[in-house]
Amino acid sequence: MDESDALEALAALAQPTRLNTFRLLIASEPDGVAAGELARAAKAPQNTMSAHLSVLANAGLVRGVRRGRSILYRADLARFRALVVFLTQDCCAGRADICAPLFADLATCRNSGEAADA
Amino acid sequence: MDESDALEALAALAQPTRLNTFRLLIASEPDGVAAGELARAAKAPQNTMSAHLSVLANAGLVRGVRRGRSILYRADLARFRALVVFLTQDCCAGRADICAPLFADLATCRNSGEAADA
DNA sequence: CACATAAATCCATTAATCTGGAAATATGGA
DNA sequence: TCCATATTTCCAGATTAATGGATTTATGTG
Repeated sequence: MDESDALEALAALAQPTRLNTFRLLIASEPDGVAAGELARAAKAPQNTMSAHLSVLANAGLVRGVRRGRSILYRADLARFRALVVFLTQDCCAGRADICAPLFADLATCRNSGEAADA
Repeated sequence: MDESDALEALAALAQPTRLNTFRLLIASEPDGVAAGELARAAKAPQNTMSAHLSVLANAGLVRGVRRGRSILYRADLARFRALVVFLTQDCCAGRADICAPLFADLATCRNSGEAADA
C-alpha cells in the first residue's frame, strides 16, 4: 500500500453508497453478497451500483467472482487493514506518544469481540 | 464521529496535496506549521493551499490559530483517531476474528515507538 | 497613517465524479 | 434454440471538486 493506493482507497470510501456497501460487505464476510442484492440494499439502479463496485474493485477493496448468473462480491479485508495501517503509520512512526491513545480506543473494540479473557 | 463526519474526513484525505499536508501536520505535532509554509512545502499557490486547508478544517482534521501575521495549522489527532476507530469498528463489531490481524499489523507500529519493553 | 506581509475570499475555468437510460454480454433453464 | 435473469458497458447530462489570478481582510512595523 503506497500513497497512490491509499488515495484510491480513500476516494473509493468517500462516497455514501460505496461506504455503506463496503460496510455491508465486511459484515457479510466471508459469504459475500451478489451485485443485485447490493443494489437493492442501497436502493440504487443496477448500473449505478455496478459503477460503484467497479470503483471499489479498482481500489482493491472488494472483489467479485461469478457464481452462476450472479456475481458475488466480497470485501478484501487485507487491503482494508493495509489502508488502516498506512494511515496510522503516519502518526506512529517514531511518535508512539501521539499514537498511544489510538490503541486505547481500539482496545474497546478488541475486547468486545473476545469473550471475557485475560 | 458519525457516518457523515467519516465521509467528510475520507473525502478530505482523498486528495494528494491534502493527504501530504495532513501527514506533514501530524509529523509536526505539537508545534504546527503556518499556512504559507504548508503552501511552500506542497509547491502550491497560497490560495490553493488555503482552499485545501479549509476542506481539512471543515472535516475537523486540522485547526488553524492566528499567531501574529501567520495562521498556524495543527492536526487534530483526536479527530483522526476517531476516523480510524470508525473504520475499524465496521470490521470489529462482533467479529474479532476478522479484525484480529489488524492488531497484529498495528503491533509492529506500536512497538517501533516503545523502547524494548515487556 | 503608510507600507509590507500573511492568509482568506471571490470568481471563472477546467477536470472529474455521479447518475441512470439503453444496449450489450454472460449464464442457466425449457 | 429461445427466453429470462444478472451484470456490465456505453454514453450523455448534471453536479461537484480543483485550480489559480485578482482582490480583500488582518496583522505588524516604522
